[in-house]
Amino acid sequence: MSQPDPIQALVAAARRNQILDAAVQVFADKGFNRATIKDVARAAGIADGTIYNYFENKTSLLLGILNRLNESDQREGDFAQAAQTDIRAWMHSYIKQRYDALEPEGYKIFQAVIPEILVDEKLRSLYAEQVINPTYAMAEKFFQQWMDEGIIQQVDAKLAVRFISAAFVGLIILRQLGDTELKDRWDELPDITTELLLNGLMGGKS
Amino acid sequence: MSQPDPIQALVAAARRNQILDAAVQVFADKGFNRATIKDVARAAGIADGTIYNYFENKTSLLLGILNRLNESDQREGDFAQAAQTDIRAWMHSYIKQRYDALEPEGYKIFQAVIPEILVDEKLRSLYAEQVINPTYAMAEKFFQQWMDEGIIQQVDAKLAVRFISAAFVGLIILRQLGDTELKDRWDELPDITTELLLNGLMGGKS
Amino acid sequence: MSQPDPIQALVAAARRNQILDAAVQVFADKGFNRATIKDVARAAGIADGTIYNYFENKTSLLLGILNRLNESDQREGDFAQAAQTDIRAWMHSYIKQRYDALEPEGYKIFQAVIPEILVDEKLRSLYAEQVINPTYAMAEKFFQQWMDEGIIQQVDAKLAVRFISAAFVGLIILRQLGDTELKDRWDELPDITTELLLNGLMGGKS
Amino acid sequence: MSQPDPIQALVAAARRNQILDAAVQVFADKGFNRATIKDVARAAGIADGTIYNYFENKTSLLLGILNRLNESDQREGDFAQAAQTDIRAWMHSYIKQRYDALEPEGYKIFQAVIPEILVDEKLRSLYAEQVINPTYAMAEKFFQQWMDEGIIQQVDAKLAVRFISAAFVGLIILRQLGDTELKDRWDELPDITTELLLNGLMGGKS
DNA sequence: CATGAATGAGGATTCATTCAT
DNA sequence: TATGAATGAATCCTCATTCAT
Repeated sequence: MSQPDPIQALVAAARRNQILDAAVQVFADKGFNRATIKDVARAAGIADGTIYNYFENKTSLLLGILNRLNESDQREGDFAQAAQTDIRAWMHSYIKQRYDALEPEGYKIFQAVIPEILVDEKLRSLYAEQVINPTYAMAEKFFQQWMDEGIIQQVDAKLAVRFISAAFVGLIILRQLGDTELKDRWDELPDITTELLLNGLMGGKS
Repeated sequence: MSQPDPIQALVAAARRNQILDAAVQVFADKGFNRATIKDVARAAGIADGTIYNYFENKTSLLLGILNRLNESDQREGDFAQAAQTDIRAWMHSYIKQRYDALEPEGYKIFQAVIPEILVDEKLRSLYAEQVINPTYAMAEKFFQQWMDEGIIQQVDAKLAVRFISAAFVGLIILRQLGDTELKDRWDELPDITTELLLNGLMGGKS
Repeated sequence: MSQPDPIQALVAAARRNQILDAAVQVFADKGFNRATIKDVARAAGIADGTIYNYFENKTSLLLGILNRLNESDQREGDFAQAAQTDIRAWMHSYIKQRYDALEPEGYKIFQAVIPEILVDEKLRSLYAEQVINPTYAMAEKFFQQWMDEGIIQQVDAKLAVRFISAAFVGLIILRQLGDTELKDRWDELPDITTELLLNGLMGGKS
Repeated sequence: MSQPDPIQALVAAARRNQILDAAVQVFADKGFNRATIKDVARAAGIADGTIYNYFENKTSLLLGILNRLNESDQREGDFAQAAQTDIRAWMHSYIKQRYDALEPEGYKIFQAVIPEILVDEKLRSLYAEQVINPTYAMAEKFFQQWMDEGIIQQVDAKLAVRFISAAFVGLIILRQLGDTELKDRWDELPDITTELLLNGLMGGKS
């Protein structure tokens, strides 16, 4: 009957994205639970029922957001470019890139998704597989390389990676929790984050 | 009619705590939204309606949890004890104390409360006032002192404090997100956290 | 907490019956599917939600109707009284009793329940267990006895019982389907049914 | 523009039948209410919307099924063939024919249609007109003839006809309700039905 | 104060039907 | 005619909250 029609597929994909965009906005705004399907539909400019032509249920919208996030991450996952340049310069640029990648949608997505992930087992494991574990794996590889080259001291790579990730996640959360200091001075964070991560508080002082 | 009866007050306070204890368990288990008042009531061994004699509505339970958390923090806010000892020893013991303070209920509370805070403006400001800002203020004071004494390098105290808090928050969240590495090796974290915070990745290497 | 309170139990049972009564009326009137919970609630003079304090879901209302039907049947299951009297008199009175038992609610219940039973596996097996099989078992026993006594000819008891039941069920259905002849002359049916069942069309003619 | 095009008409009729066939299958399987237009369309291998080119709405599918049933009945309505042969032989063959006519689709149609007929006034009257009344009329005529010829005893023809129809309908329903005895021994029914109808339970015994 | 049955607003989801292509 | 995406009314069910006992 219906052969895989590439035009249809494009239209469908566009509609999916339209819905996911709306979902991100609405979820970020009101939180997953307070947000209604009607809210999302209105934000997307479509009827309630249409959403169910593209997503099985409300939770699938979150899955869709996560998956899309992951895909776009993958695409720009070119940050391998320069592990050999000056580590300070590299880390600064990498951190900046990560922060920028979140601008401006990312924070909303984050806020939309995190609370539900904390609570929903299925989402949790998906998020772990799709987002967290790949990041860990990649980062651990770099760490090992730097340690081998003597650029950084010997630390437990797994825990160090988690510590750094945690700092990121935590900063975003504290910001979302309304910390005005963080919001106002957000663009200073790459600097100070790099400094603290590399030199710690003691900065080479014995 | 009813003079302030100290006995009554004690009983009432006990009942409040009984309810809050149940709420923590239930919210941590199922998440704030999925948890029902009936769940909490059952966990507390009382009737649904009784809860409304002590709390205005469901959200107030979260407020109550936060407030109680804060009160208990204050009580054990004795960590000023030794800003003058070796900073490394102090930080290690402080960090450990913080982690221990969360055991085992704290994590549950955290998980119960964070998602809703991220989403509810009123809770957010309360949490900021009650928990975050006091911590910041205190920590900044110490930082300033250490910087003045030349123990740590000159950094922006406000952002540094936030960075450190973020690392804490982030570690807890990553753990709650199901990171088995973090869960299994949780008691190694005070060590490595101290090390990284003080010395950074480069550990005194130029 | 709550000991089995007999008063409460009575009130609850009354409420259950109130709801089931309403359900019978509404289902018979509009059919199970067209009838809404709101319809039933209104007919019962209560709020929608209250129904769910007594029944798990809409289908459970049907189960409840069936079960109640069965219980009341059991209670008046005293038709064993006289297998020894004249079989013709007995059958006539029994058939009449059966018809009367359906008056006036029974037909409605029947109409409310049958369509859904035909379609729902779970209801079907419940109905088989609760209503049909016990009837079969009892009737077969009588048949056997009559055959042993030579009162009726040797026939396959199982199939004969089903034939007779079928005639009952069929008459009710044809009546519900709007057959005015049947409706108008309904009280002549015990006579003719008895006659046909006992003597057949040929009435003793070779 | 469009003259009555016989080719078109044939195609259209074929499409109608294709849809009705699918509808019978689906309705029998899931019941009229649980079955969706999409189900029917898929079973027919066409799109949802196409159905509405041939039927006004979902209920019309049932009407269509009924009408077609009636037409086919009429066509094979050749059972007048032999009212003069031995009544016992005739009835046996007639009953058998009736049962066979239902094999295997008929039962499904029956199950698909009955529940909705019981509930929908419009369907009910259509069914009465199309299916029941013609059958009654024809059967009554035969009865009268047999009675006139003294082959069967004097009974009320109208009620006797209804009794016999009821037995048929009831047997089918009991079978559909899951009676395994009936299902397994279905082909014994013409025998015993004939026997019971003609001779009754007493089989010529005074 | 404690109880828990009753309430009814609210929301996710379904699906018959329409209509632009 | 055929398609199937879009529509949105309809409905089951949940659950925070109330209140008579």
